Amino acid sequence: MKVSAERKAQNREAILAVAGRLLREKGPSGVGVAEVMAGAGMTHGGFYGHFTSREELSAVVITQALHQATGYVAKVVSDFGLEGFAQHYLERGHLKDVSRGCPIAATATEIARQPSPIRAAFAKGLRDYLEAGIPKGTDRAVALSRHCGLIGALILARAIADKDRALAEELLLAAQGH
Amino acid sequence: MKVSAERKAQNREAILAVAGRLLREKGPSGVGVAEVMAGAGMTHGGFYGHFTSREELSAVVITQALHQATGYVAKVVSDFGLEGFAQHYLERGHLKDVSRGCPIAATATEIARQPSPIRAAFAKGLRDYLEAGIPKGTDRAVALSRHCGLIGALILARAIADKDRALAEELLLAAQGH
DNA sequence: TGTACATCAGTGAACGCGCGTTCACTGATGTAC
DNA sequence: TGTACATCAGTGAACGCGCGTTCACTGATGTAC
Repeated sequence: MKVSAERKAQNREAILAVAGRLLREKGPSGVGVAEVMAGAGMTHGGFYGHFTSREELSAVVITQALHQATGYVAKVVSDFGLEGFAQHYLERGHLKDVSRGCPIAATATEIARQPSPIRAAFAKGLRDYLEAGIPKGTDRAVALSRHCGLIGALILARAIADKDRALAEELLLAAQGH
Repeated sequence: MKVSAERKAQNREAILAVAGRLLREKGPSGVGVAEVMAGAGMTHGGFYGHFTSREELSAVVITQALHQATGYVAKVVSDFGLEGFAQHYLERGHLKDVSRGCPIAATATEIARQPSPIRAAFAKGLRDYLEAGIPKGTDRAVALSRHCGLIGALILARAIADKDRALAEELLLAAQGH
């Protein structure tokens, strides 16, 4: 059952959308062919008409996710400055909404264990993200350190959110303020 | 081939030592029964004489790893203060020596996806670590935020270390200084 | 515009592989006498 | 101290399961005439 070229392009977008969600929820190794295809409304065999391998999909979806994040940080930093971004980034909603949240905080410790193309995609995406997150006129090292603190706080708060909520909130507040 | 009680205890320690290394190198889901047992010089079947499941081992080894880290942070912070600790923590050697380094920076984004006992072990261990990392007389929120920044910087630097070394070093330096 | 046919996107069974776990077995330990 | 035997730590084959990938097939698409 061949589908139209337009429909094929929609299917590819659906695959990437599901993969983007799974990447954030389950990490790079949680982006499974069968689950992605089922989520996009197809069966697993058709996957290889869109991508040559699971690894290729992972690299593409990481690039896409970090590109989205870069657009987000650029806009918020330009509108509200770095401290305004810190408030947005560490909002309580971001703690919970992993599936649409920051892909860096969702995947960072797993990246070093992924195959080389995935590490390359992440490194390029992270550089773009950080460059976009340095406001004009702000000291570069200060801004970079600030982003490390924000990402670190979100990662740690998420890790303990359902076991030590008090500490999780304390970390978010502390990193918002300093 | 039964072994002596003393030897059995040594075997358990060997299992935990190998598991601690694998936890840091490959993350919680990289601590595999067969690989742990092979590393400890045994075959996989004997594993269940020491632990009831892979999950139990993971929880035990996370508790142990975070306990070691807590001892480390307590000592360095008490000897050299929080800024002295920052220099130690973000030394270039720590970037490379994942297998004996900070278990928080090695595993944090994966913890939220682990079974409940593992999340509980991590939450307890992280709280102990952070409490031990607040020097007397230092503002609690400032110290917590500082640890988020250190851990975040190490995580990000490791993720990109072999693809964008310059940015990795820049992140370590930035987080050391601010 | 209509028809015949080549193309090819997606289906679903099948494959090899690694994983956690189970279990009958082995043979050294360590206890009872 | 020495002997007989119950205990049990570790062995290795086997299991079910989920995974990424392959492939013969289906049938709608879209092109050639």
